[in-house]
Amino acid sequence: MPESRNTKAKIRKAALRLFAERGYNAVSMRDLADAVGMRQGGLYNHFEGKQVLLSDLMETHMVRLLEALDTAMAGISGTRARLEAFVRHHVSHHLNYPDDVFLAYMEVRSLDSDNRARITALRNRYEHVLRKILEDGCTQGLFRIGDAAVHARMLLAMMTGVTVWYRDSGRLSRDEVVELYLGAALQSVGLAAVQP
Amino acid sequence: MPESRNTKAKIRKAALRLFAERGYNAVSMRDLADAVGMRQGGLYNHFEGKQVLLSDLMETHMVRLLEALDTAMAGISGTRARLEAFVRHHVSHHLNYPDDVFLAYMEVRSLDSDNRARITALRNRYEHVLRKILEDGCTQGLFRIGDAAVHARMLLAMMTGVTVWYRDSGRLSRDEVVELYLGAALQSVGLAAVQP
DNA sequence: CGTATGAATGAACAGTCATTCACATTTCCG
DNA sequence: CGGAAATGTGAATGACTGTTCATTCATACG
Repeated sequence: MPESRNTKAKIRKAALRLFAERGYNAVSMRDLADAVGMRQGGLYNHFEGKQVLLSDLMETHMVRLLEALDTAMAGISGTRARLEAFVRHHVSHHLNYPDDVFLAYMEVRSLDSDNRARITALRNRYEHVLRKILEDGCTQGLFRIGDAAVHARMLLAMMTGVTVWYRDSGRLSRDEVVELYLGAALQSVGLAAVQP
Repeated sequence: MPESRNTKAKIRKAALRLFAERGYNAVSMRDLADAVGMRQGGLYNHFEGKQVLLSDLMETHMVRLLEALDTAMAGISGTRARLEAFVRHHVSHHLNYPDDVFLAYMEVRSLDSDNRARITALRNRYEHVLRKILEDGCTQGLFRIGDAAVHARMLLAMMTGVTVWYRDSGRLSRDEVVELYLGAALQSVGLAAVQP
């Protein structure tokens, strides 16, 4: 099975790129096969079908995102520090995996209901971590926000949007962008950007 | 031409709903005709084709969005007041036209290049208004933000995201949601939510 | 050497796609 | 009322869809 895993990885990579760029429904198996450099029929030696390929890509992304979150939050205590860790993790991860993030966001509706339920459950687990931080900050009187659940969605939308415009060829480095988002996030909850 | 405009409006309405719900590529002309209560052939008496229908819907939305912005900003002076007006306008408009907004955001890539250029130009005009407000606030020393251009994109992503989760059947009214977003936006630029 | 295995092909399958068109039907207006 | 214009129908178009499959090929193993 030497070349097998290699081909499988190439298919996944090309599919991620094409799905993110044109949309799941706008990419045919022929397009995908062309991008990999093979004929359509061969794809089915590696994946059961198009739908499985999509949900596979999404699940891989969500699992990796959650694992990266665990790593980033490990050992961090204190509500403010946890918020900072979350923001830094979220923005930098999204800068490192723009296609994965974009796909997971745009193509949820292209999943059949079983796969959608699984992916959505993972997403909810992720969002819950941020909501918990915001709720803690509220009960501690540390944050000044109107509604923790709504504010969590606001911050997630704000941060996830970085994939829409950021390009490595632009004037800002990834680290600079992370710090910009961190400053905005902290101020949005009523904290000064710089430690007092 | 009495029934004509009626049918045309019904087609637009149904297309907006379906495209927003399932995605442009996942909706066939048969689906659309079924939703309107006619057969696919008849659609072509009202629209030249599917692509024209899509760009038509998007352009209508963008023009209406820009007009509503003009109205909302008319006569408003003062950087803080202009920011407040922009945020209130943006969030409430997005709550009132969720399908239009969602479609315009998700299906830009389904436009052919000519149409995409036209729609993108309109969007840039819109975003420029917010960026100008933020730049003014920076030069006046009123706002405390790292980068006006980036902050404009952060706020737009944050506010536009309201369409993803808000439902009229939820616990919050539209006005309450608008005020929550206003508070977060003001704090994000370093202003207190309540007038000092 | 023979044979089992994984991988790729290219043709074929049954559907669906957007679009067109000759033809009915309905509606409007003089 | 009469004719013309607008509107809808249903079938047909050729291209494209995801998927299947018999076949071929190259390599690995006993």
